[in-house]
Amino acid sequence: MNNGTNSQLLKGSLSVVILRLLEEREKMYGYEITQKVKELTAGEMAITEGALYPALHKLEAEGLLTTEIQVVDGRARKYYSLTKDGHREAVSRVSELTAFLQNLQTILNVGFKPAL
Amino acid sequence: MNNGTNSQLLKGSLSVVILRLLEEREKMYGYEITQKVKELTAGEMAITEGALYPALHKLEAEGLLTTEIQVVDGRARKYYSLTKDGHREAVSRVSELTAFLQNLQTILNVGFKPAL
DNA sequence: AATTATACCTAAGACTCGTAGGTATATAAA
DNA sequence: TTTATATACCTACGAGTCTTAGGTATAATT
Repeated sequence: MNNGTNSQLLKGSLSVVILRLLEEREKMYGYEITQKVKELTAGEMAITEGALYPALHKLEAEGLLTTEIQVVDGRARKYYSLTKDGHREAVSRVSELTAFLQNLQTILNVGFKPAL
Repeated sequence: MNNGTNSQLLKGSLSVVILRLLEEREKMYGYEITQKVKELTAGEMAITEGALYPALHKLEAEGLLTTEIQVVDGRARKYYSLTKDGHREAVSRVSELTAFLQNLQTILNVGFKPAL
């Protein structure tokens, strides 16, 4: 995951992003995921393929994703879908990450007094 | 940084947390930082010392922090403060991280329709 | 006397990620 | 026609960050 200038930020969130997107879309292929992230963040965030594909392979090896290859317009696409375990993990990891982000926000807002 | 069950989450935020806390407190020592994070997150988040001290040393080596040793109650404390560069970096990195978190939230909220 | 809290530190390994490559097809531009 | 861009997959290497698991030492508590 790449956020413009600072590229070494927030390791560990990529797999959660993948699982979260697949909760909404039934099945997606790698390239589609990269485009979806760009679209959602107005080009501010980009997933590199060197990170994405190993992450997808790992999730598949862990039994959270299954694959299915389709040829569209002469090009092979490898579609990924959540397994049952993948669904469970998606819910679990998203709520974990959300809790973490809230704690992080709390720390970043130290000393900030909101208007009443 | 440790978030209970999931310990391998969001690498890269520790240095920003350190810089942010030091923006508010003038000077802090390592142990104090670990306690402050626990306090702010109601015990949900804990910084491990094996991550904290190397991170502090690196920030010092980068010229963002300076140190000052004081003995209190027979125990030596190593106080860290922001340098001028440290202040600049704190502002810069906090806004970077905030932008990143917003993008991450957007992705996690895919498909979520807020009530109008 | 033993444990807990305070306070610092490091080494080894795990893990994630970016960079930089590689392969191949389809479409668009030059 | 040739070149570039978009699509679509992949891996190896190295950089960086973290956890685990130790170590040292003093003060306070049990």
